[in-house]
Amino acid sequence: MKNSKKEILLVEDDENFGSVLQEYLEIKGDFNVTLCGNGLEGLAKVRSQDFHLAIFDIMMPEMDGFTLAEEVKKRVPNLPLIFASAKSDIKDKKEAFKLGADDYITKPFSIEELLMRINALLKRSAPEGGEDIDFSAPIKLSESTFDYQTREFITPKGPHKLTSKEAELLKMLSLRKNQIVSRQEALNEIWLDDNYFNGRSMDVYLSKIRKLISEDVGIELLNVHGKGYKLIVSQINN
Amino acid sequence: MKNSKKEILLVEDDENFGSVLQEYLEIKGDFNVTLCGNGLEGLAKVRSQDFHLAIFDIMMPEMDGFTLAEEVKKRVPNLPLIFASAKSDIKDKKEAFKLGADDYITKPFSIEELLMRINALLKRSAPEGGEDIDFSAPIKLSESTFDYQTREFITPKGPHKLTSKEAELLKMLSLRKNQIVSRQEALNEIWLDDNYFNGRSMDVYLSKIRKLISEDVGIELLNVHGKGYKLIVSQINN
DNA sequence: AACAACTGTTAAAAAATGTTAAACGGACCA
DNA sequence: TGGTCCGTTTAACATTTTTTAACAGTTGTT
Repeated sequence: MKNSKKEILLVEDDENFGSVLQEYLEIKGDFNVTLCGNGLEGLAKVRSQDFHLAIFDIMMPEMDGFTLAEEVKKRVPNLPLIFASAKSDIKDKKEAFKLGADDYITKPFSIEELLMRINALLKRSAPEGGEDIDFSAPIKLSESTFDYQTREFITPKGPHKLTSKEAELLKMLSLRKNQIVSRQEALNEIWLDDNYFNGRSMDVYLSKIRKLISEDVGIELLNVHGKGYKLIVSQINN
Repeated sequence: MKNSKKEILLVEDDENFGSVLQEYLEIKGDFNVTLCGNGLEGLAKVRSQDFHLAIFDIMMPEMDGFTLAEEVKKRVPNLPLIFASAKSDIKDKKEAFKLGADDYITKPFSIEELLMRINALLKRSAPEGGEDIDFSAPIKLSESTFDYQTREFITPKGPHKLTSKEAELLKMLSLRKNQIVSRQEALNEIWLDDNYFNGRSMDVYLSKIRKLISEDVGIELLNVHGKGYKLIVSQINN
């Protein structure tokens, strides 16, 4: 799901530090962070779930960060990887990069800096082979058709050209139809900043989208107070 | 192209340090390193040559690393970029990453570490998404044919001769069909300067191109407000 | 009920883009 | 030298896209 939050695996044995990090990254970075207290746990997680990025501490009980990285790389060879460690030794850094690390940050570090490094790295990490819903082809929503590529939305009453913002927003809502999309997420993804004014701007677009989809009784945009929006698309027999 | 050395641009005002770095990277890293003593020189180099990665010092006479990065990004938006600076301030790091940096390394640093970071970064920023198109032969866009060499564009309705600006612009858009080409990039590449008037001139050409491609329903030139243009080419089965 | 925070809608303002025609300036040729 | 052709830029005006503002309505809380 390209439009849902990025999944980050954080393996850190200091519980306090770990959860502070987790919270910061979830709130400020808008990621989904899975926190594990040791390497074995981390490895198990990697086997059962897909992540967009991993952050490993080096010194840990059970299984150290290096061994963990080695095992993880066997499964997901180019998972973006950052080591965060108290060890500032060049030897450790060497080992880390040899294992395929993309970055190495030495404790104590500023959480803000870590966040910047995460974002820089995610920017570089191309979308791997397996993509999500294919927006290169038009998709069907109830009686209507939405072509993100050409930014065309065709209802039973006729075709409409969308502006880029309209198309982005509708794409995000369609990707997660019948699920909640939070205002924050949409703002961060489309407006790149979720301040008050962008929020109001988004409201205007939501209103426009409502007007559009009112041409198709099978689609409805619901607000979930304080949570976000849901695009309700009624099923029709294909 | 594939077997030639990677080109690195190093801009560093400390001459001694710069040349040590250069030598190390050329020998140990097997790169071709171009060393510049100040930002202006560096900027000139970027205009005249293609690089695979750039390393900028921040504090420099003439033009500091931040300003340099800003200018460089206008021309080559995703050139891999590392800042190497004596300033360890979080504010500087913030600024750096905001300007699109991929890494930030604080002096004094181990040259070995820099090399590892360079390699990690190059590993991530391999080939760009767009497939290579060979413009020495005519290329097919939907139902039409574009011959960059002879500057001929043949639609189902007939052939058209293009002027050089038209051809350059269409080439750039075709090269990255279905992707965004920013106004700045196009202006810097074709007009060599992205001022307001050149921008308006480009608008005139975009209009001409739209008129051209309107003869082929499978091609469309979309504007992405504030971002750039996308040439949408619908796939047809060959 | 009263209040605050949140949401919905519409219009106006601001910014960016689209289009057309005229002006400019170099190349070419008589 | 003067004229014409042609690619390009400049100018003028039209339209679209996005943001801001203003006001109305809703939801949840106390």
